[in-house]
Amino acid sequence: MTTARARTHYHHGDLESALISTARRLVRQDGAEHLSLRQVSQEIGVSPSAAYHYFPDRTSLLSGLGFSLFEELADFQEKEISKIPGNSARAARERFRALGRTYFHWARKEPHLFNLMFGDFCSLEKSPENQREENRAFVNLTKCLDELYEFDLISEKMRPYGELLSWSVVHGATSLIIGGHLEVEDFETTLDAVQLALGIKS
Amino acid sequence: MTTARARTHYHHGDLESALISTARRLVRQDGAEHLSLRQVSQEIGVSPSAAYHYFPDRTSLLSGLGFSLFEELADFQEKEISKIPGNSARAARERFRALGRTYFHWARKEPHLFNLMFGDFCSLEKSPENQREENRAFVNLTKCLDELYEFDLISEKMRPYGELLSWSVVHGATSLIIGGHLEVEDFETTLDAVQLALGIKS
DNA sequence: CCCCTTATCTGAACACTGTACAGATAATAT
DNA sequence: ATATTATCTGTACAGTGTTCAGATAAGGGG
Repeated sequence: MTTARARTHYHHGDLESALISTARRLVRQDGAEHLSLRQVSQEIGVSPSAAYHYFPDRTSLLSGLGFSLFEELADFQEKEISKIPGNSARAARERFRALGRTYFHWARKEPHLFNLMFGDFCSLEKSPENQREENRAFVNLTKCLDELYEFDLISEKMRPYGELLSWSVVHGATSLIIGGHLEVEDFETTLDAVQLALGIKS
Repeated sequence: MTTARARTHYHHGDLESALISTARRLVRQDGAEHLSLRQVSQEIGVSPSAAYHYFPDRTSLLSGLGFSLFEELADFQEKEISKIPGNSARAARERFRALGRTYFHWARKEPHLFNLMFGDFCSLEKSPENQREENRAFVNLTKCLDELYEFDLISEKMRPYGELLSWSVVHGATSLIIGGHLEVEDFETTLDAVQLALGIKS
């Protein structure tokens, strides 16, 4: 039994998740590039080299955190979408909009975490296990688009472009707004644009 | 006369631009987060603290470089667009596509530089002077869309969404592809999507 | 021509970083 | 109770951003 044992000087008990969670807190505040392994270790109350038993280097901790954020975002999106029940065309359209809205809201709320997810740390070096996490958001998007197609809200001609267009617009607009390169009064305008772009009736 | 004088030990002669150009070279190779002020200084053959007469800190050098890249990108786009002359509807459409294509090609060719431009360094801290550089690409986009509108290739209903949609799609798709989160056979598909999204006839 | 002001760069220093490695410590298995 | 193994410490090294007092050169005015 090692569950209740913790911070008895030696043997923290649950260092790996402690590393990730305090890294999350620090990145959330100061951004990924200001994350210091030594500070993480110190805040946990552990030696600077202790982290190297769980992560080969600093960037591994960051990408480990980054991949966990993809799950977090997907959880958030699924939670919000589940608030819009029903099998109507209207509900399908609202779920689709909610998907984009939650993407933006999450990024708006946690810009540093959002930047970590899409910034050099979580790209090529995806372990095949983690590759799934990232796809969860994409799968939800596909499901949403399929639903729209069933309700005949999106044309056969536009359906193949659905994922590419909506993800690119939402991600692009979000990145540009978060980065301060684009100013928009309301993100609903962007959602209107996506809806019009795909020819989704409303 | 200080033009020809250089690397006579003291007084480099043109340190500021030397700093930016070697910073450009190093960022191009290794990415912005691996840029070391000391390495830049050493490669130029100057003391580590010499840079501090031109940039208050490391991030200032990076954002200085970053803003110069917006001009570089705009130059590249304008050069490519000027290769498509003519006042026809077809030419207008091709210019519009070329705008997106060059955006992607530039990012594909220089991913590290592209990431610098849109990553935390060139956002809020824009000096009012530099604010113009960034707008040049946007102005070109607006001109292109106006041209499409004159040729009646884009509807009155979609025109207001032109800039937001096309920039977001192109930037979003580019970022996701560069970052390894989205795979596409050919960027022309994305350009097709933009064209369809805005209802541009062809 | 020389001096003197001013911009430019050096050198040393400080606090900090990531990382490696030998050894200490505690949990676990025998 | 002992041996084995996973986990963590301590120390060390090279490299970083940044500061600041002083050295060096350039340019202007007598």
